[in-house]
Amino acid sequence: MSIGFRIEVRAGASRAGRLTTPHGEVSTPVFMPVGTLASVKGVSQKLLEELGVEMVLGNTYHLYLRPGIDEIRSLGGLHRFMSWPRGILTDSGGFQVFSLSELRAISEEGVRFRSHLDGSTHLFTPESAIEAQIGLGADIIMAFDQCSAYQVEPAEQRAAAELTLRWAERSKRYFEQHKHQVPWSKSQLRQESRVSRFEEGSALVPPLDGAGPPGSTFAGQTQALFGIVQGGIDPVLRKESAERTRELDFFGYAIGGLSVGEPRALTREIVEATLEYLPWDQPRYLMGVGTPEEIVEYANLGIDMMDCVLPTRAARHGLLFTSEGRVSIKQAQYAGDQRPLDPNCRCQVCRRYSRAYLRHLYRSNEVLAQVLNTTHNLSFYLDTMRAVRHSISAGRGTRFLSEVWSRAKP
RNA sequence: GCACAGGUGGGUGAGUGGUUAAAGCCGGCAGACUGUAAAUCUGCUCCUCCUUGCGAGGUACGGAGGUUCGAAUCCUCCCCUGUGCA
Repeated sequence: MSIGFRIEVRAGASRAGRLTTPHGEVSTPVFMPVGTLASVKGVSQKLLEELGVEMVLGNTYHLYLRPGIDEIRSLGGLHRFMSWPRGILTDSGGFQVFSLSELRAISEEGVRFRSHLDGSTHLFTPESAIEAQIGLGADIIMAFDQCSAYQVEPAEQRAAAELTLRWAERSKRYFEQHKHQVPWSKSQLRQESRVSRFEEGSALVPPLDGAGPPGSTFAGQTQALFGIVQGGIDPVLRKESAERTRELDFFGYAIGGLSVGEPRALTREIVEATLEYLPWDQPRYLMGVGTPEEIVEYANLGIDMMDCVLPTRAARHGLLFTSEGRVSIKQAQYAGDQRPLDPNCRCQVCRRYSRAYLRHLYRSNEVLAQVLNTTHNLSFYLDTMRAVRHSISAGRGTRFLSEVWSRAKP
């Protein structure tokens, strides 16, 4: 017994639950911001805590290249390295098989990447990807998979799904043999938990005697491994992939290989077709999704976990999500606009700054633009998910983003 | 006053007789972004008209003239800027 998941309320297909990890509890459905390089771009860990972020992503491939797994492990693991006391989930590098497709070669053994940093080559195998993730010490780690593009031929899609299944088995086997090698210990966990109770930069303040944070009663010290279902846009292949992944007995199951260029209606179809064959009482993680509308929709379909770079990347590019739709803050129409970005949003950015100012910061290429824009977008996503959870807990589903925000209006 | 070096589209700056309405960069206006090679990428950016097209006209490289079939590019004069010398 290591890490736990408990469904507390069900409403239709949706469910609200609790994921217990060695680094705190996570209320599901959860949206996890992406912090590829041990940083959610543009925002501090302190702010993430204030926003109520309970789990962030890290990326094995990128952290392996820089600063290196050994360095992070020797510094006590990723949590301690990045001073993040709450949950972390690491992706295995499987997505880079897709996103860095021009810099890699796939074989049965694994994937050989050519580093975008210095051109050196690196072989990633299911074993090495798990070894690296144990070294990083995330609470949830992912099997090494082959994420393939939407356009690939059905035969190739099947081959990718089959390969992913064989790699899943190897991932699982390696994990079971080595999972005790996590870089954090019980005593370290207690120490980290205490630090999280204080303001950033106040490490000299003595810890409260024996006090742990709420939810620090972790059930064990090991990580949890998720399997990833592939299969492209073929429902039959998805079903088979889901069933065979399930046979390998993972702690949770992810739906991968979506949001890679396919039409959105198709994404939803495949998600539904896949969910049907995943165990209902275990965590289900839809990888790489999505827009505010989509995260509401998928939570409603029974997805427990989602992550996406969209809120953070779009923020840095001047695209902001609001209860009234999208705002491209760089547009000329916001010059002189004194209104808050989103009148229904209570985040610190919307409470304090005007659209005119946010536009000015963006156009002036001020770093503060990235900070504020990211703060708002993450806040909006987190608020949206919170509202969805409340809605589910109240025994009703919430199907549309507009419903979420019409209830939230002051 | 003399001697050099210059004056190019919103800015900067290429171009030194012929696909040059004039490169590139910046600025401006839009668009894209979904397990992050992304503070990135793409398109448009003189005026008018239309069947929005490697479309048709019109303007345009300090000013005025000139040479030439053809000038941002060559010549003359003028105006202006920078540097040096008086």
